[in-house]
Amino acid sequence: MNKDRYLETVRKSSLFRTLRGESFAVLMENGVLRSVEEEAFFFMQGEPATHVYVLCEGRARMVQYTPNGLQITLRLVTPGQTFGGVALLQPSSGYPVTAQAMQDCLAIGWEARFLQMLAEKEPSIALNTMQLMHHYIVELQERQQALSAARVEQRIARTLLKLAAQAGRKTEAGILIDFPLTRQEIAEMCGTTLYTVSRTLNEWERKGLLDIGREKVILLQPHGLVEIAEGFE
Amino acid sequence: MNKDRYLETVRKSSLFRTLRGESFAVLMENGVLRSVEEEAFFFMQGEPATHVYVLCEGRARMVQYTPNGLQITLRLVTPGQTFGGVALLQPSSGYPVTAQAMQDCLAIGWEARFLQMLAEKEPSIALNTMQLMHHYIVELQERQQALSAARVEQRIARTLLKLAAQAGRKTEAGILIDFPLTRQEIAEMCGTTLYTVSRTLNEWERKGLLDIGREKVILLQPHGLVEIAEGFE
DNA sequence: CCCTTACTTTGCGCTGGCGCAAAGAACATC
DNA sequence: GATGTTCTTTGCGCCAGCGCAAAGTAAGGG
Repeated sequence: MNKDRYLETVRKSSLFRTLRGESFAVLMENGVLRSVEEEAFFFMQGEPATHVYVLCEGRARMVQYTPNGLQITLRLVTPGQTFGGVALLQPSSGYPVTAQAMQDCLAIGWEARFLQMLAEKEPSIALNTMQLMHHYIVELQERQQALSAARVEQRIARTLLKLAAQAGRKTEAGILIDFPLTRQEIAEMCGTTLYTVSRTLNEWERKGLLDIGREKVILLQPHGLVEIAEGFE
Repeated sequence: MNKDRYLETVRKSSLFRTLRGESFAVLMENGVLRSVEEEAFFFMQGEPATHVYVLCEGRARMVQYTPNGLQITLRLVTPGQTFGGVALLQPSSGYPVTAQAMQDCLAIGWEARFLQMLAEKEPSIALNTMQLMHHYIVELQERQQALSAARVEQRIARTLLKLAAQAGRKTEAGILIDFPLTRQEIAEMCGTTLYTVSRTLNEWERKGLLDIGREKVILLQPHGLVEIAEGFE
């Protein structure tokens, strides 16, 4: 398995897209390919934050475990996206979340110390990091708003729309969320239970908004979902 | 009203605490004192993000308005804290939240362009910004976890504890949350309603955990609240 | 092709929390 | 101290969503 297969993935990643020539070569040189199989972890909440990763293959999720043992999925990571970015900032403090592979995953990782060195020569890395953080903050704020103000129905609709935007593939029928996804997993993303998700999705299928199956969701009428998500219902 | 009264506040602020000598003088020179009275706004969600502020006097809150007209208080700002920091990052994009004075406020503001210039000479500003964002992200993640996993009771307890940590003053009786705070405002911080807050606080007063009054909360047994917050109940 | 395993659906009862309405309490103003 | 305003409390009815339990369905392995 050769990490150079993923040159393009790294070059386009939001963290490193500004690197050129020499710097980029040094970057690739120092990256370490890491493969993590389904259900396994890149790192766990609380572990010392040593590495930053760019995902190359598969699908990972950033998850938090609550005191009562519930899981909250904070975000999904798709190929080309960065995770573990905190390592750059506060290597001392542990990772604030757990990174778990939802499918077999391949990622390239760099040591925080190396990236800090590189960032001194290439200030754009710091800038990119800030932009990433900024995006993430806005996203978290949106979700916080959703969680405290919106009903479950709306939250599920938003989650599906976000998933479709992030990992949707157009088919003749509609937008397929392009990876296996259980009701349980959807529930963990929007703070509800698998029962409620199941009931809601079935209701929407009856209305013709969706086509659902085992670990499969196809959006037939995205616009209808948007209306639900916004609360115009 | 002279902004130099607040030299120390700015010098200790998390955004500028690393500035010394000349740079600090230039900073103070370029800051503009702005006073905003209770209930009024420093800026509104969506407005172009032009200024970054350090709060000097009073108490402000960062709030989001939902489509249905509900308000979500994302965080409180106390003297010495920075707000509007997004302006540094994406001046083009609007403020993602509204900054409203909860009491009469005084703050010093700087133009984003000026700070960007300054940051080129003083890279520590960029670093400090990242640290601030990092803190904020961790806080948002905690709150997201709370909102999606914890019951209202737990969320209220956490909110009180956070408030006490941020603005608590020890008195002979217990920890007083040192500014007027309505049930409504508490509700907006933890995603519930003023009715539920009222009922819950009264119950806790009966149990001897709190001493409450009009716009007043004193924690008598913080440890008891911690237990509730953690769900050991 | 059968058997196991993992995922999904659905009925059912229950309750936490919402939110109206109305009364009560603290404060401000004159 | 009278009046209006703002904040708080509480009774009451209601329902969204939870979560158990049990049956149904698809996938995978040998």
